[in-house]
Amino acid sequence: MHPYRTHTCGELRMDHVGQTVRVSGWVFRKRDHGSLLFFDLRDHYGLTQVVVQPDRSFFEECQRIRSESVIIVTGRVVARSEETINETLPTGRIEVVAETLTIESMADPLPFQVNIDDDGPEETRLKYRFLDLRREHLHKNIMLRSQVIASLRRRMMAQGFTEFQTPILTSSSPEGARDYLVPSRVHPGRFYALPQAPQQFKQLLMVSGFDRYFQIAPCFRDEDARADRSPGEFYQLDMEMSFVTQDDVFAVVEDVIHGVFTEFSNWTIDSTPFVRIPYATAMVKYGTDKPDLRIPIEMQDVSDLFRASKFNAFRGMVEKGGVVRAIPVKGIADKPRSFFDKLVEYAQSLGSKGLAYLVWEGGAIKGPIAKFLSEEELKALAARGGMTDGDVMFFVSDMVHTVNKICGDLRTKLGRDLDRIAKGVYRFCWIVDFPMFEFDEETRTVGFSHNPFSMPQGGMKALCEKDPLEILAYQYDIVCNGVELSSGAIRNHSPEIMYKAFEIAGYPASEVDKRFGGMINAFKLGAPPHGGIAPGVDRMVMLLSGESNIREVIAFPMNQKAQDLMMNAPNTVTEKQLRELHIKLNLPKEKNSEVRSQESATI
RNA sequence: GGGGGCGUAGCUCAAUUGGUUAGAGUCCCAGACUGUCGAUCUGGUUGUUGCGGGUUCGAGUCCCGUCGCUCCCGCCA
Repeated sequence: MHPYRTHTCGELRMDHVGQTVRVSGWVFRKRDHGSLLFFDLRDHYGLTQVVVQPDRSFFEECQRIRSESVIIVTGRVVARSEETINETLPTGRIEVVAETLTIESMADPLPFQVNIDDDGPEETRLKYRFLDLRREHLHKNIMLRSQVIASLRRRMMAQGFTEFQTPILTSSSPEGARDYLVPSRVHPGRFYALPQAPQQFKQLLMVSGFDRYFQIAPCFRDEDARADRSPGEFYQLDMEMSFVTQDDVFAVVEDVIHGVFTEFSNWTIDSTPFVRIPYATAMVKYGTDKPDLRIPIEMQDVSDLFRASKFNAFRGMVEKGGVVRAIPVKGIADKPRSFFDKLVEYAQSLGSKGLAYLVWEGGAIKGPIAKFLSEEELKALAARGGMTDGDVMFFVSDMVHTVNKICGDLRTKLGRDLDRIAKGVYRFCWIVDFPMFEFDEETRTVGFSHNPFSMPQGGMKALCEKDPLEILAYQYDIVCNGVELSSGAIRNHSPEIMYKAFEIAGYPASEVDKRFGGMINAFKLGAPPHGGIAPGVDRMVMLLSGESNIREVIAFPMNQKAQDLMMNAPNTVTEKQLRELHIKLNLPKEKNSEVRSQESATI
């Protein structure tokens, strides 16, 4: 007989009755009747009830076994009597009567209960991650993650993509996020950087003629965390294709994403092709470039209707170059005054000067600003928003950037507070036509708005002839339920166009050569038109599992401050290690002595 | 770097306008119990109320500072 098990804890059924089997696992629950004792034995596959009779030599020892100890049980599979069948367990019609029992690993009292999915303090859960991972909830998420990744691989390969590995130790790229640096021992004073994404490598693979690349790629960025953004590292389904248009990329991604979401969820999923929304439209209608389409509220620009109105605050803003945005909401005219007051307060907390609104009620139009507007203006507003009795239209006016931010937040809040977010659906969209350049208010200069490697729409002609701020790029995002899954682009594979684009952004050709010499050189030796995208794997699993925190879909996540509380990373290193790397520390002053003593205790 | 929220037993939480010795469930320990399946019953241990200071006759409660976690802004080509 196998030393540990002949069957798993999820395996035994009525067919096995009469067999002598061996099962191993963790003690999930113990029910001690004094002269009879039950264990629920758990492993990855399920739960099996073990019965220990009082005449067994190991009976008393069993009474002392704590939860989560690992035991090995050999015994007979017995059918349970009719009244003791547990229908809630797949193995609930049988039990194993222990003949021998070995405590393989006795567990100390636990920092939190594994058999209760109540989540304890996150700090403790992270420190004892292996315990948390035993719990059904996390265990299931991590299994889902693995299955999703396997499915992504299958689907990519089915579409003719080849999986590659690219370097982890590479060079620092001057654009983008902060890099994680790794000092070189062999080259004093020089550093590798961990890749923020395999961007240049995948483009070089296209230049190498591999045609279709993909990778479940680890990406490293030293930026602060969010609920949906793991600090330090995350994974992307990175892909790149040669000789493709934007639509070709969309078709591939739609097939993979729609397929995966259909495979792992029974929610309703938008049919392909996913709706495409130009960036400029998205900013007006939703106030953001990652709209949650589950919320049935679409905003409108109504600046023109206030340009000549008697409402001075708005008219003045429009004259100054600002905008007025309307948020029409159906059927909330009967909300109490406090609802509106609170919303006004919320808008102000977002930085809005106020929140005007009109209420269509009982055939009349009421609200704080109604008296400033002519009948024609009110009629025009009603027509724009399709307002009928019971509807309310909110107005925000400011410079366009501020209006977008405030309206985007308000729309989401209204959707949530009014419970208007459609349930059980995944709503996808593509945001397309991102601007190639943007004006940086701080530096008063024109810079790249997203990826400097994107192909400008209209190519060299557009760069030479158009106002840079008018030029669009073949740059796109895919968004699901308000979560940005990914950015991608058709790349700029022409050295001339790239030099020109960088010139507009204020970088001379020499600078481009210095920073991206490798890639530019490659493009000078025969580069195919190519493009790609890199949907975030962690975020996909998050959406599929319904988690609102990305740590719930990562086996060993770091906390918000980018620490691994279980492995105690980052940590100090020895003098010798530093010496070999030619590194001398120049640390900031410690805040207090308590921190110092804690740190020295961990070394 | 900035703002919000939280911090009471190992865990989940309670404690009246500031008022006696800070409670309950769970875990743990001991005892009882032959059909449980969140076993049950009896008893017991567990506290620098995150830390420091202040106001007060009296602080878990109010004030200030600080630390930790978390959410958001900045940041994330």
